[in-house]
This record gives sequence, structure tokens and C-alpha cells, in this order.
Amino acid sequence: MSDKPSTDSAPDTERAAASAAYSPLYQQIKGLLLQSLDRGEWKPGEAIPSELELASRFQVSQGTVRKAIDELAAENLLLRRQGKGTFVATHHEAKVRFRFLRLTPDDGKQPVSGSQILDCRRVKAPVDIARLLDLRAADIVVNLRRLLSFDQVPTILDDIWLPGSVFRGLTADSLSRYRGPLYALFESEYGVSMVRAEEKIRAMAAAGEPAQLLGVEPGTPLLQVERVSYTYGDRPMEVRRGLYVTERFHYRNSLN
Amino acid sequence: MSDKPSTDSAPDTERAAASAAYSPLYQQIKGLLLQSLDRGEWKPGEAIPSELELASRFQVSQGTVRKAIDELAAENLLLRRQGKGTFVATHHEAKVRFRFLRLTPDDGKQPVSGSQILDCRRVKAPVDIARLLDLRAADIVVNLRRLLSFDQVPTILDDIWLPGSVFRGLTADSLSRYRGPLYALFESEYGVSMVRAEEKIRAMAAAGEPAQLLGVEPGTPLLQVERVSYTYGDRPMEVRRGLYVTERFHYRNSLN
DNA sequence: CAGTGGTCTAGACCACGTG
DNA sequence: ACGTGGTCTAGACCACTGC
Repeated sequence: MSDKPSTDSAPDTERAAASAAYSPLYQQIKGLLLQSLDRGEWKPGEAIPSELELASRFQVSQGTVRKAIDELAAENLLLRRQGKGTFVATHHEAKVRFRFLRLTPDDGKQPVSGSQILDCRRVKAPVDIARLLDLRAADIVVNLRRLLSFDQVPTILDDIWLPGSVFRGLTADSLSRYRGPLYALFESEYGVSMVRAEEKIRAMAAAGEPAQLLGVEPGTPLLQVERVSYTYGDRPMEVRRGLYVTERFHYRNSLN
Repeated sequence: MSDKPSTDSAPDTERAAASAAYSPLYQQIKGLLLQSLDRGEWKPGEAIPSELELASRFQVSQGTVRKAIDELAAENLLLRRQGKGTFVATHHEAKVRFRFLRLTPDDGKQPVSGSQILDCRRVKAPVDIARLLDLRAADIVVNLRRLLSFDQVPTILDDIWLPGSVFRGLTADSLSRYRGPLYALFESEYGVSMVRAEEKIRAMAAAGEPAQLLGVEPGTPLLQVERVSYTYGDRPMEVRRGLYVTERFHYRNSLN
């Protein structure tokens, strides 16, 4: 069923017009797959159709589908499992639970983590948040504050902003009852898959309230991590400002 | 010319023995290419032989060579340029000069950068450095300190450790005369290509001497970035401890 | 055993860079 | 016009998973 992407056998005029916007077949297929993912045709954790099936659906060769899937897998949107199929990435699953959390214990031992919701309100978007989330200043956002502890030690204080129109019904209560990563909740309850994020990191002295919540002296150096998370189509869906205590933890990063 | 990697047409016994250590042909080719890079058969910035030439040399199809090169390109060891060839990655070239430097101006304007060598000595390796560099405690290392300024403002204080046996003849003098990224110098003068690095980041208060050199008050929160850089074959070749002033700059990172 | 993704091949044609 | 990497195809066989 459906639209075979146009590539060859086009008259010269069309060819010429298209040449500026030339895009390889597999990129077009990739785009179609992205649309299906965005549309929710295949849910996180589910298998997508096999390569042969997609090839016949799009009327291209298996190799072309494969290359499209290869790129999506490289971007961690899909997950290939030999002999089983190709699956939509999800924030459930122990293996990738901390996909976006780069704070790591110095001694390498996995800590016991706990989350405490401090606050959850709906407010008019501050200008800087509105800009980052592509909203108008009048729009409503959910502002969420929470404290993460590792081995009972308060370590991360997060200030989170979400578009209110998408995250209806998100309350401190529903959050407190929930166990697990926020991004997994966003997926199953609000259909929002976080796919990519950008972080800006700086060093900052702990002010009074954060210091108290994190149990450190005012003036203690902390990491300030500002994260913007994106769904399919590079649409920003979350702003998160975190303060990290780096006494027994560090932020790890790989450069290639 | 030379060794075709063994894959097919092997008797059953050998086949079975190899099955535990089964490795796809293109991975074997990738290994051979890596050896050639490590051996310096193709220097940074130079083109490697064309895909067809490599295919005939290794007695495999072009597609297999292509897949090997694809992976090396994805790891930034090689650089493909359509119509021209495939090139060995280099730290010369304006485009990738700051490949490993994640500190970015808040306002996005490229600053004018300057480097000042503070110190360059050869000493016995401290235990922690020796461990990180896979050296014995008795081995000699080069210890290098420098101050980076952006738009004349002191911003990064680096404490750098290099294996002395590799970096012979590296002196404060030769460094002061050199303009450009250190990694480019390492490449052309010492044949060491840095290919990958791991960083550990924490927040830390500026102590007396660093504070003075960076022109900030003692106690000012700084980013402390510990980097270990690796050459081909994942051999550690540099430890770098940097202190970053994040007044007008931030450390940027992308999460996938 | 059947179905999935993974590897490997051979060949055709396209886009790009350089003479 | 030629050589490079880039795309696309068709088909064979392999390795892994689950019934």
C-alpha cells in the first residue's frame, strides 16, 4: 500500500527542478519511517515491520530499507535485534534507563536511586523557557521540581519545564505514585518520546535554597546542567535545569 | 597485494574452531586498515587508496571494503569526500581544530584564542598518571602546563601529562614557537594521532594559584575536566586536567 | 523449521571534483 | 572524459531466535 517515492523516470524539467532538492531514496524512506514513528504507528518497545515487508510496502529493495533503518538505529531511534526484528527505542528497559543521565559514581558501583517531587505547578511560560520550547509567552507550561538521591544522598536538584498543552493532567500526585524514569512516564502516559538532547554545563556556587535541599554549604561548587530535550522532528519538549553535587559523582563524556 | 583474510572455503573442522571467534569479513578488513593507519602507511591528511584498489588488494568486493571504511568514517578516523577520495583524519584543518574542545562562548561568536606555555618538565610519573597512561611508576612523563585565553581573557588552565618515551625533545621552547592546536603538533612532530577521548567533569572551587593565573577570586566555581586521550588501538597517550572558567563560556554536549 | 536481521557479492548508474 | 565515492538493486548465504 501507498506512495512510492519518486526518483527516476522523471521528465527532464522535473528532474532539473528536483535536482536542487535531490535526496537519495533511502533518505526519503527514512523520512517516511520517521513520520510513522512520530504518528505513533509503531509504539516504543514494539517491533516495526520486517525489512522485506517495508521494502514491498515502499516498492524499493531491501537494501534501501536497510540503509534507512541503519541510520535510524545509529541515532538510537530504532534498535535492531538479530533474529527477532527491529524495535522502537524506549526509555523503559533497564539497559537504557539512564541513557540521558551522564552523572556517574566515582567508584563505579551502581547506587540506589530515589526521587522526591518537591513541586508541580502550571504557570505562564517565562520568556527564556518559552523561547527554548518554541512557545508564545502567554502559553502555559508545567513547572516541576524534584530531588534525586543516590544511596540516600541528595545529589541532583532538577527544575523541569514542559509544554502545558501536551502534558495535561500531570500533577505532583500522579508523579509521586510513579516509580521509574520520567522519560518512560512521558512515553506511556503522554505519547512523547524523547529522542535527543542538548546540554550546556557550567560551574556555579550553591545558593541558599538549593544548598539546603542538597544538604551542602552555601557557596559549594555545583554543576549546572541545562538540558533541552527533543522528540521526533526536532521539536523541543522539555527544558531541564539541574544542579549536580559532584562530591562522589562526576559527569562523564566521550569525545570522538 | 597480500593476505586475503580467511573466511570461506575452510574445511569443517577449521570452520567449527573459528566459529567461536567468528568475525565478519568487513571487520577483518577494518582491522587491517587500522593496522595500516597505526603503522603510518597513510599519514594524517593524506588520501588512502580507492575502494576498488583496496578491494583488489584484499581480494574482497568493493562493498565489503566500503562497509569497513563506513565504520572508520563513523568513528572519525577517516573522512570521505565524494569525487576526491577517503582521507586520514587530522587535527590540522580549521574545520576540526576544536574537535575535542567543548567549551563554547555563550554568545556564539568565535573568540580569538591564545596559548601561553607556563611550564614544561620531565618527571617521574605520579602513580595516578602512570596508571591512566599504562606506564610503570618509574617511567618518565612530560608535564606541561599552559593557559588558554579567549579574547584575551584567561579561561582554561591545563595540566598535561604525556609519556616521555614517545614525546622526546618536547620543550617549553619548541612549544612556545608553535602556533596551533597541540594535537596537530603531536601528529606532525611525534606521529601520535589522538582519535578518541574520555572526560570526567566536576565542579570545583578555584584554589590560590589557579585562581591567580585565571584572574578569578579564590573560591570561584570552576569546571574541572579530566581527559584521557587515546590513539589507534585504544592506547592512552595523554592525560589532561583542565580548569575552565564558565563566566562567559559553557561546556556543550549532545545526548543521543 | 521458518522468519528475522547480518554479511557478501556483482553490477549498474548517479553526483562530484578535476583535468 | 575520467576517477572518486554515493546510491540502488537482486540474489545468495549465514547467524540468531523461537516455535
